[in-house]
Amino acid sequence: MDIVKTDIGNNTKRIQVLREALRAFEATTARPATIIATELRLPQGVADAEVQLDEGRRLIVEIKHTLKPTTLGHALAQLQRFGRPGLLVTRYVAPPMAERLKQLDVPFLDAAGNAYVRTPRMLIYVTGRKPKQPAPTEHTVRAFRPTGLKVIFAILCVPELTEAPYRKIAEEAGVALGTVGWTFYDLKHLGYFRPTRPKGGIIEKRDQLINAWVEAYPQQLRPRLRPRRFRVKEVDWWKTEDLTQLDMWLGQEPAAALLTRHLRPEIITIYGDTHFETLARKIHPIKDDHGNLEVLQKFWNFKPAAAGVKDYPVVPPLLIYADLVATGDARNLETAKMIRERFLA
DNA sequence: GCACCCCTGCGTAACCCATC
DNA sequence: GATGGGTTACGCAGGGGTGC
Repeated sequence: MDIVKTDIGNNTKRIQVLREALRAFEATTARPATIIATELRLPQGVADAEVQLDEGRRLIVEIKHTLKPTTLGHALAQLQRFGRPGLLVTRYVAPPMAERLKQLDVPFLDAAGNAYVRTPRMLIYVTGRKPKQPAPTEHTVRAFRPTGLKVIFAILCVPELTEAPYRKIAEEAGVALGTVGWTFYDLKHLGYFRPTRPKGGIIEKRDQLINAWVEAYPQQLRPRLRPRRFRVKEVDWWKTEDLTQLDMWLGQEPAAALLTRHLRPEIITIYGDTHFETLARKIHPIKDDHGNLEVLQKFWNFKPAAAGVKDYPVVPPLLIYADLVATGDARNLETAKMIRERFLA
């Protein structure tokens, strides 16, 4: 493995994963792998690295410490934003995940030697190799635990809150006062928040903070929102029901459809279940784990900005984006990209 | 398989500090 | 001194691990 140019900076751990994966690739396939550059600055953002496999064309690299079904969508969205051939690199890809990536035609390498790479010159698919050592248990900072994610969500959606008293933030985010202090402590240490005066400050590296939130949300917070699925016979019921009165907010596909006109929603996602019984009396939902209606608890207390949609209560674009990306569906990823460019840039 | 124990996450509320 | 706001100790709940 040759390294042509490198600017590792504070990205050491990720580069270490990349090096291990390239070494494993060389050992498994007896083909050369070269790091061309790390932290590559492109018009669309900063790519983790650029590599060349078997002297073929160069690939933009997205490095993920861990790759799970819930984070796959986000990883793909990250990779696709550069509009160039990409490569996912991670510590370990289990066989089911490897099969899924192959089906999606997403090239990947892991540190155990598993790989899927397809070019005009070669096709490599290695799966079933075990990781050399079990993944160490990772300590998740409190900011990226469920309640911390609520605080981050609040300040990303309502940036003025970074100037507000902790009690106000706690109220708007729906968390205890103590949680706010811990969250800001973590955000400061991670470089996402810079105090500019004794009380208050500004969000730094907003793009990266959004990425971190989008990655953590489906793992940490979403499962705690009591997601439930139902089947509803009528398709467009959500267009006529007055959801605002029921404190219900459209998310994911219907929200994306209203914002972009790029999607026909198949699953209607709703945040806010306190008045679900009232709605149920009208639309007669039947419990079904694969149904076309998903209901989750609402986890914020602030009033989301309208985001250009009249007459419909729609969750903040950040949540729409996170939910779409978590599905990993190609069409949803395309729509997510549009939402990010239009509403989160 | 069950019961118990321990650890972690999180909310509550008391306490402390700064400002007016 | 009153009030507003941040910090932190403490206790509860739930989940995971361990022993029987």
